[in-house]
Amino acid sequence: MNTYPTSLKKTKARVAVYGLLEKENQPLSPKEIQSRLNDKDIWLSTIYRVLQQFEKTKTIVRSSSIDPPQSLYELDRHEHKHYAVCLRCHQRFALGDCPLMDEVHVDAKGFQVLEHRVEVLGLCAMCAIEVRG
Amino acid sequence: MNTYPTSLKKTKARVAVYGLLEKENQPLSPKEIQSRLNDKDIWLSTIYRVLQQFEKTKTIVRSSSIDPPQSLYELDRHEHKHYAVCLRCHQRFALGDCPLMDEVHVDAKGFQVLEHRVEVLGLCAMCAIEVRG
DNA sequence: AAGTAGATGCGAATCATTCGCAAGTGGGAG
DNA sequence: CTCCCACTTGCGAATGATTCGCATCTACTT
Repeated sequence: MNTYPTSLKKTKARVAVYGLLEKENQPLSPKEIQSRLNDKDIWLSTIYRVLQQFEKTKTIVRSSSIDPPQSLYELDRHEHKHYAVCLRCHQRFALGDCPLMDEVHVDAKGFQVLEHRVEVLGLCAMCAIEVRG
Repeated sequence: MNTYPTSLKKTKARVAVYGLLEKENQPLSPKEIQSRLNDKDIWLSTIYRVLQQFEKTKTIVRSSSIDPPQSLYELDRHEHKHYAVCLRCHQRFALGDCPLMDEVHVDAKGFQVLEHRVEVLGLCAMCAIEVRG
């Protein structure tokens, strides 16, 4: 399972961010994280630094959203999750399985594949109706 | 094949950007585009606007890179391309085929899949050696 | 309990991207 | 070929995400 990284001191900000990501089971932006920790002494720049370190220790994983352009973070549950994003309302839905083939063929000899990111874009049921209307 | 969109006036900036993307066969950031058009009268904000319109008319496609965080654009050759990115030197290598399975299963009834983005991350041959050393 | 390497509060700096507006121009109407 | 005007662009300011700098603070070791 997932635990707090042993190499990092347990400070107020880190424990708070870790606890939140543990409770929430979805990717959050640094700003969302800040507003959900309603502790106004935890500065946004601190949250960015905490997230950087958690990312480095492989405690969390980062994904990106194009619109709005920002990074999103969630606990690394080693579940290899990907999301479908609604282009209209920006809600995110987990994919049942990783849709990638087992073999990925890169046009470059010796390229060592370490990870991958997949993002499916489309319209959620609700927005599909509204767009049509 | 791909042509200049008929709905847009042929202006200096648009023709220049289009010509560049036609010549270059790789995703470029707005800044890279500007520096390769060595015409200092074409402002960055104009390039952004031109790219937005080309995107809207489906002349180009946008992808995103997490590190550095920015959007990249290339002519839409209807080839459905994806890239492998070296985490160390940030070079990009095209994938031979789309590595996605035919069916993507989204955990949300009625989600209408329109497109997808895939990014493979790892180390290119060169950097894999350097990291080891 | 004290010392110190590493964290944080705080705000300024940086970088990508967008916006506002006045001046300029492509291309259809005549 | 010229006029006109909706659409573009030059230019720079504004915005929003992210990072940096530094003095102060604090978690952990001894």
